[in-house]
Amino acid sequence: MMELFFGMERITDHLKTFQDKLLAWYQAQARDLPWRRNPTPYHVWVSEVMLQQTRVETAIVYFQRFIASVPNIRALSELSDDHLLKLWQGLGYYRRAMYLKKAARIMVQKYHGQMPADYKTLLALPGIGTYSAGAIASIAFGHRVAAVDGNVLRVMARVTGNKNDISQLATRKQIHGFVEKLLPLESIGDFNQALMELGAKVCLPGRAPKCGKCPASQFCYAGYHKMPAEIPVKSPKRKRTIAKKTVLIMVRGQRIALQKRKKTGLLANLWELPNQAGHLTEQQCKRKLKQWGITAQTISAKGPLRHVFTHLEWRMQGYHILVSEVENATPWVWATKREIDELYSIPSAFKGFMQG
DNA sequence: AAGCCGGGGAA
DNA sequence: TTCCCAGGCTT
Repeated sequence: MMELFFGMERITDHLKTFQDKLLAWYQAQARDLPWRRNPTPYHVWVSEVMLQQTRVETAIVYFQRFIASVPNIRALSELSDDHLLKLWQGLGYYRRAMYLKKAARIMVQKYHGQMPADYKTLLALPGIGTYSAGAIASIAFGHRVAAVDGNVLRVMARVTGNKNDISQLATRKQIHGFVEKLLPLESIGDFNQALMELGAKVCLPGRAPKCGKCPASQFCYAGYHKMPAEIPVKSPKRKRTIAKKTVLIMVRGQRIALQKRKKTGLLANLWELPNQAGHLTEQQCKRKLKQWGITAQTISAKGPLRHVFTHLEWRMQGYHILVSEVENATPWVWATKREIDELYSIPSAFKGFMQG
């Protein structure tokens, strides 16, 4: 009985109030973010790609540095992969950077170096899915389309009392369809951002939501029933596998050995310290060096260190090796600190071995 | 539909 | 530890 007074019917019956409450709250509460200062299509695009599965606080510094050194689409289309990945170093999901450049080249070739404005054309570009296409079309161009991210899924599931599994595509489509019906005729970008901002600042995951501060509390099913922790429903995650590795920090004078990773798969195209599968003992390590024709002045164990990915964990035994002599050409580049700072993008997994 | 693809902050 | 983040692509 009471349920009829919350959730979808409540919102559609008082849609104008819902929109106004949300927009007013956003006007008052919106964070001052660098991509909101001058929201050109290029700025919005770069920010949205950086923000995929990435927290706002993390993306801010990357965004500022990226825009400063790659100011427009044409510059991006001409950037070398190594410089591009260097700008992305530490941000993760490095394919995003490659898609960004690939899309920039398409824009130069097909769209006179301009961002396309409509949802469907955006959606066809690499690295732009349903969320990002909606975000760019609405925020940068004012088009009347939804932008449903993880925040919006949580907010809308709670407000409407949707207890279906939000990791299911069908549930996402259901919520996406409902948000489309809620879009105002103007300020679409602000409305979409208001829903996301609400999820990020008020309607927090788990038991943490601040329902007392929520501009939509008068509509909210989960808030009314005091069950925000029960919604949304999400199926459990898969477990991680563990891989042992031996990492070699080979130092020759002022230089350190690096190698480039494969072009596909995990950490594609990034640079790394030479490493081997399994944990080698110091003796096995020395034998390996001998095979390679390398004479070590000193060798000392470092670590072990752990690095956790989403569904993989590396357990790394490190060996710091002062190289005194090399018999033949090595398969690695010997990079100076300066070169590493400027050109070689090294994943965070190796950070603990790179100091000193 | 399920798996792959990073890294970090917070509970 | 687990969860989740302004997700997208491949199989």
